[in-house]
Amino acid sequence: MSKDSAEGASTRTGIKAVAALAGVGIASVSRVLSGQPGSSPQLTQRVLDAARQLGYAPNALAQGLRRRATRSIGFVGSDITNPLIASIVSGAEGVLSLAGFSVLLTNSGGVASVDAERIEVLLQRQVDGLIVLPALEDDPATLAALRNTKAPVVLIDRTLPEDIVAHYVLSDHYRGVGDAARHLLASGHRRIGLVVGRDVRPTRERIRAVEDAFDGLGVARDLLVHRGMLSAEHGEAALEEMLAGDAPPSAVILGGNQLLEGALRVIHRRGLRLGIDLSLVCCDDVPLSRFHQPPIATVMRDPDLLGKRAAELLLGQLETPSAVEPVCLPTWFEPRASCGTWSEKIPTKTAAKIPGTRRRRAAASTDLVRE
Amino acid sequence: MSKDSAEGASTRTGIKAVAALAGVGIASVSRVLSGQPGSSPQLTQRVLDAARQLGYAPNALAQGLRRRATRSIGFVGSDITNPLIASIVSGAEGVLSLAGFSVLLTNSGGVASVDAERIEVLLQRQVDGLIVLPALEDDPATLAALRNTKAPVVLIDRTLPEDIVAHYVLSDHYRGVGDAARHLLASGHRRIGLVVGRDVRPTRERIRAVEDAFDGLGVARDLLVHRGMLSAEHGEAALEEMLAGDAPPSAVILGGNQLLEGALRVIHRRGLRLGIDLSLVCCDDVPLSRFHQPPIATVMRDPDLLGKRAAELLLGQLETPSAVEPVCLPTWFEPRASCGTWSEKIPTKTAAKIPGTRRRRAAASTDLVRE
DNA sequence: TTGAAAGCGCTACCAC
DNA sequence: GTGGTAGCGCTTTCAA
Repeated sequence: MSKDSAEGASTRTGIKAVAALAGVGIASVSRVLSGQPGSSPQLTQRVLDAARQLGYAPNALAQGLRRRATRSIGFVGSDITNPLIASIVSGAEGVLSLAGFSVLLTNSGGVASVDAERIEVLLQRQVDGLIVLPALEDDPATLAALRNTKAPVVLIDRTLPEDIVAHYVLSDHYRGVGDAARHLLASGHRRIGLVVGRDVRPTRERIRAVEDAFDGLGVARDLLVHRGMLSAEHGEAALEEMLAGDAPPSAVILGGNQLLEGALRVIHRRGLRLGIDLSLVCCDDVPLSRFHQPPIATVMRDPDLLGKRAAELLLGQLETPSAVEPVCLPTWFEPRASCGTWSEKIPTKTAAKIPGTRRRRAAASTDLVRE
Repeated sequence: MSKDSAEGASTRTGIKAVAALAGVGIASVSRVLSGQPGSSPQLTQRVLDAARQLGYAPNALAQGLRRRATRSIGFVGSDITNPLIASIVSGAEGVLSLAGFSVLLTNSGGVASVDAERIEVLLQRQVDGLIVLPALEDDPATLAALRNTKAPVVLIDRTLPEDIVAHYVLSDHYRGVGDAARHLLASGHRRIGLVVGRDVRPTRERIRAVEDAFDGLGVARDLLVHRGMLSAEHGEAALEEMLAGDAPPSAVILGGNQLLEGALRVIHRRGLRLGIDLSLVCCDDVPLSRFHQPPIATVMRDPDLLGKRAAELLLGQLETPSAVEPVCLPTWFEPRASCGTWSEKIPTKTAAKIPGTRRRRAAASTDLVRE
């Protein structure tokens, strides 16, 4: 038993030190500092004074243990180094920290087994909820880990088997990529290359979108799909391979922003003129892509919003659990010179980055003219 | 008192459920699962079986409370959306998670008061250590928060007053920017613009580096320093202002990667030819900057390594606290066409991104020829 | 080698 | 209104 009958000021500033200094019971301190009603003004003041005097801050571990809630959430993503993911995390963190939640961040490096392991660690840490961007949609270990918890889970851009209880924030890839494909087809392209990642929702949606674009315009499907990692290396290899084939596509859609750097290496190496020798569309914005010569046409979305919505959804579930429809956020095609005879100038106004402006969808697919 | 004398299997799988199922004492379970020696093989096996059978995972909150260590660290940065910061976080997270630590991530948005508040939150959560990139080096609230803890603190690219016990991982901005400035001066530039952020170490080092470059080459100091936020908006405003002046600089160094986008807006808007009408050097890499026409000369560093070193330093302190010299990591100037008569081609090989290659310093400043 | 029991710092229940 | 006190799930003496 510690020397508790003493003045208490020397103790490692816990709640009982405050109680001792204020000359009140430990429970009263807790009540006052937790903002619970039912304490006299005097007592409240005494507690507050003592707490301030001691520089007391409650131990969140003990609170969490007792309350069975930590006000922390876990985020597991593949790679925060990808600006897309970074924006999602940033959006989520903003909402969560405003709500008094902390974020435990984890990178899986896109390895499914790591996803599973990290989810488990976060659950051990008693996070109140999880935002996950798993590498795969059907990894048994990941699914098991997810099934293993009562904490609400929000998935971003992934759909899981029905038996998993989870909530979804998705992107309408179908729309943006479809618009892009229609633009290309309407510009006269007849053979389109599509570089995609593993078999997850965005990949499936993008393929479907391009296929439907062919069908919708009555053009014979001629789609080269290249699957692999969404890395610069794979972008380089994929494009190289496509172009080296017998009948290379005249237009390529990159289903991931990391692919762009690799693709550009190929393009510069081969001395291809984008928009003339080859049309290129990238999915998801990359910082300087609009300053490239020519600017890179892009299927845009608002990743920050994705993170925000995921966080809001999660907070909502913590408040009142309920079945919720998946949230699906817009995606829009921004035609730029890399995809053909498009004369858009390089942006010169700050306005180009103002959120409100960004959200609008390009009217591209409607005001096209067949060549 | 809960119904504890029963079989226990129905209890919310805590350590006592495992003990009950294994038919052993609670302490033995703890010992076995914590990997402590001194348990008979049979007992060990029984505990392991029971734990597996129940899918038991220890509650990290309770462990932390008891052990007075959480195996978690807090990271407070300005904005994870900045690829530089994202890489630092990523590097740190990699090292930490390998060591069994979790990362609590926080964004301050570059607001000093938020820094302080977030540090406090993390300390309440009993993180074992802190990696901080504060907005300011002399914010009283931040300093107070930092002084307030016994947990080791590692600062990245900042130096604090001596009375704060902290460890440092710094970048040798002086070298890289100095090389850049010498390159510019040797190329004939006589008036150099420098856009920097607030008065923190990188800013001071960069200014000093350029000044010393002037002095070292015996050129009369003609340096235009523009201070502000390191944002695209400020990059745009700063460059615009510099160019609008009576005697605009012929070369500009951007002391922050976020400035580049803004600067490029000005440059494209004005139709300036980089490397001819204006020479430009950016500090810290931006994804596509080497694919820009012309490629953007850059003062490089390895931000991932910065994060790794910070994490390693922190882990070291947790193991054995000790006074440690600040770590200072290299920075190197990569001249590219944006800074003048330089004929470097756009990279065509994947090799351009291989770490080993990156680390070497450009020999730029030595093999220059006065014009 | 093993287990009982004392707390880690806090909240919430209950009696005053 | 206020203050004891039980106990969140765990680790760690200490005795057996």
